[in-house]
Amino acid sequence: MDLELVAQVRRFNRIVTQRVGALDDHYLARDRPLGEARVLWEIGPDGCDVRSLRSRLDLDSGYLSRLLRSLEGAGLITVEPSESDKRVRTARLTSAGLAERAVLDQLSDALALSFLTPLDEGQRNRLVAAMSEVERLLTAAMVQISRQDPAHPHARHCMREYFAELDRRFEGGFDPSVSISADDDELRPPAGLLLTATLRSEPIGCGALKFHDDKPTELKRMWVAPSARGLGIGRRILAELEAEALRNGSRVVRLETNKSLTEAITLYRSSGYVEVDAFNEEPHAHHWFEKPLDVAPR
Amino acid sequence: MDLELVAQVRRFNRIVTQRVGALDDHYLARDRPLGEARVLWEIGPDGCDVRSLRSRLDLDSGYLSRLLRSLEGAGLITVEPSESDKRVRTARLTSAGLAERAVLDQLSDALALSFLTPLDEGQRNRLVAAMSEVERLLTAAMVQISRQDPAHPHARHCMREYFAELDRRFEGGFDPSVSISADDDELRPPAGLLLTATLRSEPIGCGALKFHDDKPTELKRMWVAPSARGLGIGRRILAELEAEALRNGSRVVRLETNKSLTEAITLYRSSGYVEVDAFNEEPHAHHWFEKPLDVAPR
DNA sequence: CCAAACCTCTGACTATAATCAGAGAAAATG
DNA sequence: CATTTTCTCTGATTATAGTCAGAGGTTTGG
Repeated sequence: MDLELVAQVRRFNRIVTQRVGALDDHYLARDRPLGEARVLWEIGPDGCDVRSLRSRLDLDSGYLSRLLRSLEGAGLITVEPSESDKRVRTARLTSAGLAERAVLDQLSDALALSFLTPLDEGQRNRLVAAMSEVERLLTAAMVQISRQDPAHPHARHCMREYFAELDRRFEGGFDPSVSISADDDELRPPAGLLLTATLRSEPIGCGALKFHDDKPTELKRMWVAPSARGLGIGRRILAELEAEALRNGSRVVRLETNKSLTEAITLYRSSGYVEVDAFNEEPHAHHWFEKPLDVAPR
Repeated sequence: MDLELVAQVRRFNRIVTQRVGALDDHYLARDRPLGEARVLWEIGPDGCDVRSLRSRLDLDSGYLSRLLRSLEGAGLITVEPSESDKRVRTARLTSAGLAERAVLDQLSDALALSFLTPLDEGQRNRLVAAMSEVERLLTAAMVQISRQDPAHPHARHCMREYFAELDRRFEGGFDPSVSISADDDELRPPAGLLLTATLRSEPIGCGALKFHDDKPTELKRMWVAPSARGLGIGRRILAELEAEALRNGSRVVRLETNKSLTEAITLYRSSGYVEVDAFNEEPHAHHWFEKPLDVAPR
């Protein structure tokens, strides 16, 4: 990789940890232990289960418990057993806690303003545009794509969302029972495989392959969560699936799709897929695509 | 200010403290106290005075002293009295320390690469361009402009650099003795005033006014360090000087300049200054400019 | 040459962050 | 229904971060 790119990223990291990181902690702390302030903030106005606090802030359970006791002692939060699962406890802000959080909110605004006020209007707009770009691309870079068992909750979640979206978008809805199957076992090695994309441990996309020995490999279940679109994740999933297919000895990948899925069709076309005659009787499909894998992979 | 701008800056702050800040610390630490790692890094390959370590890392003298003892005990640095001033001590990396710092260097590269590798080439280039923009504009926002006594080391430094630059750029060089005076007392209230711009406590620019009762105020000594150009600092100094002049009751500001100072001339023109006939006999000047202050200040 | 300012260090101390083992209650599993 | 797993908590303990006062040597400025 170009050394100059790495050097620029490092300059950025440096100034940003100095300027944003250090100040952010300082503003958030305001004569309270930083850990407590973070917890107070993370609980949020609607309350939050202790276990999700633990995973989001990545804290030791004993440590978090003590922080919660301290905040409780200060009258800023209450902690009560959850209704659905009595092992889980839920932390909620008291009115004093809400007031305290509002102060933190204002301090965060003040920090943001301290970046903007010294600049003139043109500079401000350029800064904000560049920040937005950095935010988007850093987010994209945080997305991890990995193999997943079809029965895993992440996989189930993606399938559910995928079917729901198809049902919303297809004329006349989507009926899985008349569609070509892709059961769990068909998406598990050796019959096939499933990839999921996750962002901060949340599932945000998937894609699967069904192998057919020497016949073309089928591509199924390509989906990216609406909140994560425009980050190039679909393209990454597609590329990884093709790489997996190649590794499995496939020479050709093919797929069918519905005319309403325009972004997907654009993606396939721009990734080297060419439209071919219908190769199956999928009732929801309008287009069939195929890509030979041995030509220069991109 | 536009709330949407503030919100975007906050989103940026959030992701960047999470992603860059936390990981940066983690990479830097590698089973050593973070404070020690920072000191080790900051000492650099050429060594560093203890006092400048203290100011750059903003550490308590006792605390830093202990960190240095610890690094010394680990055989990573040596600390010896400085030659010029025996109160000051200078820390230097041993060969083991240099090796350790090289490891930190590689880890920083690895962190930067972890942002880049998941992206495709177009995304990479956009990320790096946006990072560069953010870096520049955050730097610009860190610049502080304030009144300064002409005898202060910062002011002296700027003047020295300013004269040196004029001498380099003017045809036939610059001779202060034949130039119109601007001695310390002329740039101190009530006769005038001096502003300096600083970035991380380092002087990087200046500008001054000489008041003449009801006659136009003179603008002198506008200079920005080459390393800090293109950040809009000259324009900010100019605007602050005009505000000061207005506060002092001035209605008009005027200045003379040399034809070789093209960026300055562009700045004056775009800030509402109009060229007028020579109003003094400054031998180095080719252009004379004037701006009425009571018309809408920008 | 003397007083003031400066630089670094040590000692003594406090607060915060973090880890680990295990207890007790509740839910999931088979 | 017995077993395992999950979730939160307490107790015990350690590491790290940070502060403050003052000692002892060095330089600066009048």
